[in-house]
Amino acid sequence: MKDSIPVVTKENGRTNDPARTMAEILTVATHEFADKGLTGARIDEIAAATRTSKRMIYYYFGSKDGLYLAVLEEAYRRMRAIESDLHLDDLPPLEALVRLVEFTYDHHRDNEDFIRLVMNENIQRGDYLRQSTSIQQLNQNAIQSVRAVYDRGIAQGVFRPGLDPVDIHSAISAFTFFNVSNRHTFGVIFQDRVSQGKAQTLKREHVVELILRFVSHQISL
Amino acid sequence: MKDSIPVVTKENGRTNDPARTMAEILTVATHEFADKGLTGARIDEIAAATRTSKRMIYYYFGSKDGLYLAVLEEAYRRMRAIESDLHLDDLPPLEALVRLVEFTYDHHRDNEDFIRLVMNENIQRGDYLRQSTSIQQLNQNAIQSVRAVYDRGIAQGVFRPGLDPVDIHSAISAFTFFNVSNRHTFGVIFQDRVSQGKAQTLKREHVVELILRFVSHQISL
DNA sequence: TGGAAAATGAACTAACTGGTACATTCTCAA
DNA sequence: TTGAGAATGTACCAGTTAGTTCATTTTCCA
Repeated sequence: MKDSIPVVTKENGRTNDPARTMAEILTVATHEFADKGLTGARIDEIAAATRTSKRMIYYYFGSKDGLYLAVLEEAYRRMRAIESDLHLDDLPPLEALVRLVEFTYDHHRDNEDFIRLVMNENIQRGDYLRQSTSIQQLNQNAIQSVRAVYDRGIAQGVFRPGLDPVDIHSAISAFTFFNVSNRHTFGVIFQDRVSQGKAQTLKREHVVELILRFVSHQISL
Repeated sequence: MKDSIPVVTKENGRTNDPARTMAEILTVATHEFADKGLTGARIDEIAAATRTSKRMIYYYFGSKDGLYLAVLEEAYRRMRAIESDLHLDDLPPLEALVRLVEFTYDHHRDNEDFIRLVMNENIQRGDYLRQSTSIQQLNQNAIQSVRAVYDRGIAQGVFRPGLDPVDIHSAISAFTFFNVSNRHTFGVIFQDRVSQGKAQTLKREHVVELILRFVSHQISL
């Protein structure tokens, strides 16, 4: 029962702390891969931004691809961990749905690294994601959350029946993801030159509105 | 007034046909960049897939970046050219909107190369798009089309007022783009292993429905 | 406490890759 | 028809980059 408190040595100050070394590599690599993509990222730069050396990256992760996969898994894991902590069951279906949309909107807006990793993974045609069975498990929960809310909404008569929870999830993802992923091209094209800062393609209320109108009953045309 | 019909020479069969050479390089480069991204694409591979040599790429486009920019401009130009040929003005506003959505959905689904180029450009933070003034002009038309339809719809009382045409355009783009861009990650996560082929995140009717409900008048909750 | 395994550092390498130097061939207008 | 400029081919290069080799230091428990 010993704590892994690193012992600083007299000479070069080196200390063996594998957990911290791995974690630091992962953190730095996450930013680097999100920033430049899999092919654009440079192992040497990742190593340089770490307190450790390139040697350690290969020691722990084997290859650039291995590191990338580890980064991807960790990013998904963190994302779903937060998401599953929303306690949507405590809210009436309508509010629960609003909360889910608002959370997703905010989360994606504030976690551009994650969005960019997923973008990059799509450029790689999902090849790495496919290798990770752990990620695929995680995401079933996301659908279950939506399904639970939707079913309650139908039972209470506030949602229209006949929709697939996957479609609702898709719709929510599409807006909130696109909003961040295509921020730059959209900004260049449609934003005036001045407020070039954070071009928001769609306001949060609009996204909420879109989703609510999609799951609601009749609309009068 | 001479046609630029290339003359085949006896010895090596070489012929000077700059237009064709440039066009061929652009075509091949478009696929390569769309496939692997800016950093992932290889000049040597592009050259190898051409009837000409790497030398010519640098002769006409100067650098890898220059070639990438040329590819990007051409892709946008083609895209908007088709789009501006829809004749939405000949249709009643509701049908016009439906047609626009359906066209966009189909076009994006069938032109994955374009989607991937835009994705990649977002990973580059729009740096290259920003260099191209020509592209920025093109896209104003897209908004004008939406605005014209929307305004007519309001005048005829079929759309609710108060929306920004850019938001409508955003909504249409978000769905139709995401539908293709995130096909792979979405497929891996939510598709059963069997029909792994073309994972469609959202059906076309659903996208149309989403947009119509967004621009319509009251919904009864 | 001693020694085996884990963890780390520094320098090195082979292959790749964007880009170029130099020479040659076509083309077309005067 | 000729010659100057445009177009093209071949071979090469220098910098980069993922990955490795070899040696050293820590750690920890039998």
